[in-house]
Amino acid sequence: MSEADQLTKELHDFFNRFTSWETSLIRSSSLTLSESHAIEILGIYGRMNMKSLGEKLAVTTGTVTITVDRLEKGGYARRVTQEGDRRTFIIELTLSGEQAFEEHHEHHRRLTQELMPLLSEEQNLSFIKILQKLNQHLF
Amino acid sequence: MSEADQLTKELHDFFNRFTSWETSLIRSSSLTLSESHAIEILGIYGRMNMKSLGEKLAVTTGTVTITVDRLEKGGYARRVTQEGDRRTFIIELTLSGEQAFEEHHEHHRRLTQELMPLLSEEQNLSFIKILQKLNQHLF
DNA sequence: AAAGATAGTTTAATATTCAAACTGTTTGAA
DNA sequence: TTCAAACAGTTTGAATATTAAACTATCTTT
Repeated sequence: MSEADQLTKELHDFFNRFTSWETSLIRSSSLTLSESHAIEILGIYGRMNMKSLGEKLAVTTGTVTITVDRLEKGGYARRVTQEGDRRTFIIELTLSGEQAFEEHHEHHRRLTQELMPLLSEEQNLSFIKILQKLNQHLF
Repeated sequence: MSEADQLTKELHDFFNRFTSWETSLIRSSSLTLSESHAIEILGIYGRMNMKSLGEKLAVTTGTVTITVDRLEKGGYARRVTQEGDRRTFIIELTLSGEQAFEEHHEHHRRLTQELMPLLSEEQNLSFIKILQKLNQHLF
């Protein structure tokens, strides 16, 4: 098997395992999948308008409207009107939303703490560098 | 920021970008998200029973029933009865299902081909080793 | 100003999901 | 050996999630 094929396989496998882990985690919380995904995106990348949020979530703006309605109703996020362009809102997390994000993030921290001992010190540093590079230049 | 925090951040970011990419890819195909995920799992890990498929997909067996009904109706998979335990089925991809998986996998191959030039030869090898280790021991 | 583009919402239909009740099968303990 | 418990999968009823397409309101361009 070529190097490229090996990487494809391992990446695909890693992604599936991670998805399964993440989905189980969210389902065990009080938030729904779509609420949680939106909170994650807003937590990682910060406030953004409906359209950008839809792009990050890979859903249509119609879906975003419903998701954000739900988040507002639950007190996790708010629509903030913009000076200059009255068509757009900026969506931002409330304190409650930030807390939900932090709680979720804590599970990710714990996962990292399980992962790191599996690798050598050198590999951990290498892993960070690789991911930084890919996140910067891809997607 | 600690090494662990950096890794958490980059992993989380990578996962979100990958999810967004993957979701867009599936939505542009003729399969639905749940059908495609099931085909992916069966393609990567091979034939398995309903329960295992549910665990991999992180959904209940009730949901798996519906998903597999849909796959059978579309001709992508089949339930095979087992000797020895008449309660269980083994779900396997049909030729058509294998083709759908292959087509999807081709996109992953192309992604890998975009990724690899971003890293040094050494980093690519290291990345494969790291992912192998994590996939073997985690999740 | 009018026409076209853009951001977000609404609508109607379909897909996805769960929990809980259910059917049929296997296992294991008395 | 038998029957209660455990197990694999299905069904049901209700809630969520999603899209495409039509729509409203607001910019932008000509």
